[in-house]
Amino acid sequence: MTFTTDDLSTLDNDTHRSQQDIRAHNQAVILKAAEEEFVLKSFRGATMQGIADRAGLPKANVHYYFKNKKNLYEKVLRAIIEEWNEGLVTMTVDSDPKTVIEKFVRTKLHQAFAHPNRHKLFALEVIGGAPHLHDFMSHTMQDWALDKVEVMKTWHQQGKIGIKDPLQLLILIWATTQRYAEFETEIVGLLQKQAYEENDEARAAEFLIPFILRGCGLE
Amino acid sequence: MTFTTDDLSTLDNDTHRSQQDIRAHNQAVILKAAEEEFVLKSFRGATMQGIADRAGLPKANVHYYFKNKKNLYEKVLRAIIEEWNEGLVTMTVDSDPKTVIEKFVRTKLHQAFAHPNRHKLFALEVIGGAPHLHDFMSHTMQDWALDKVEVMKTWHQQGKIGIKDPLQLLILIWATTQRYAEFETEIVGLLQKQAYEENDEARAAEFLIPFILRGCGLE
DNA sequence: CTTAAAGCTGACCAAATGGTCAACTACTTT
DNA sequence: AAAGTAGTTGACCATTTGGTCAGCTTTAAG
Repeated sequence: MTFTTDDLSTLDNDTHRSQQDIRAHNQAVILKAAEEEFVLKSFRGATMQGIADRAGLPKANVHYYFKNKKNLYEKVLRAIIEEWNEGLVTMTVDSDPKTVIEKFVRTKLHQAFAHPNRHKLFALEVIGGAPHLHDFMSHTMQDWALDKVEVMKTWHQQGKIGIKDPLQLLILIWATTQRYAEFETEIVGLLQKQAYEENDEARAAEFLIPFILRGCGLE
Repeated sequence: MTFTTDDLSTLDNDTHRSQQDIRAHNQAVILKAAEEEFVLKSFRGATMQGIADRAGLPKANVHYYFKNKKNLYEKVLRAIIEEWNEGLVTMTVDSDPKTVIEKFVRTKLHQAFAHPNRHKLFALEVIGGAPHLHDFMSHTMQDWALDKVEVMKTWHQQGKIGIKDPLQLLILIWATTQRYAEFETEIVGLLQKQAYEENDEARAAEFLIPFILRGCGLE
């Protein structure tokens, strides 16, 4: 992918634009529109017309950039996987558990608040049986997870952490951080707000990090 | 609702059945089929034909029992809300935090393993903005949650619990327990199994309960 | 046994929707 | 400036699908 969904505001009006810019810009606009539409309506419920409207383009123009709906959907998913890879924390038997776990939680939490739609889409996929993410789930993610589980088991043998079953801890950290993205609707309601505000990420971190460290028998 | 999705195996073959039995049985079979189809394909992706096939009935027969797709979907959602109400734990300022929290986690976890599809469907709804659950989310659930938050704040003032921000704790408990249902696909993969086995619920409980109690500064 | 009501279903229809295409405009290159 | 390439778009089509209905069979009531 040579384009990005960031910074859609550049070059969006009537000055002459190079074709490269047009391409990058339109693809980014369409991807963003598609992400929103897919989250709200799920794969089958999202319509190409709806995506086109959201992007402010005629439907045929969307098809000019993306062969078909499935292709567009997979391009959206790719951005999710790329973000996932950015959240990887180096963790070896020699690392300090407290430092690593804190950083891991903080990074994941930050991603959740920064890109809620991506997390929602990922969750939609997994709930529906992950038909489009099968390779990723059963290789990339699983290899990474099981490797980290081994590291944490060693930590436990070394008495550095009070967790016998680190896979469960990994599941817990993913669950608690991603939750703020996936269940945005519910949580915003419980916070009695219309949308997340500046400090909600910090408030979550302030609770989660000490809670998890305590749970691990650290600090 | 006078019918239930439990015990579909009664009366399912060729002996003469009363019309009442037929009604209850077919409605239950259809609801179960619909639940599966909606989880796998989401509202729009699920087809009445697909539900009919799964139920082993002609499509027109499904429409005989349920006016339309939306109506069927709402009936499925109702079962979810009913189950949610069963998970309510009594919690007052005089309760013992450790006992209450442990029971709450255990109940929620058990529901997650017992009815994963319902939790998945609930999650699908919330992720998509909860269009069909708006009343439930902004009244029933929110009232209950905010009431419990007040109780837990009192606990904190009384020095019975080390949690300043109990709303976050509630979110964490929901996230960690429901996760085993919603992300079944992922977790089963990480466990390197084809499906959950007998002891997986116990394994999760054995990790989660002490972890959460420790996080709360209890035990 | 007769009549009424409930349950069942193949065939059908209208609307929604993914995708195509030919004709057009705008940019780029030589 | 001419030719070529990329971008744009309204109109159109084939398929899918929710929903209807008339006529049928089975159960219940009198």
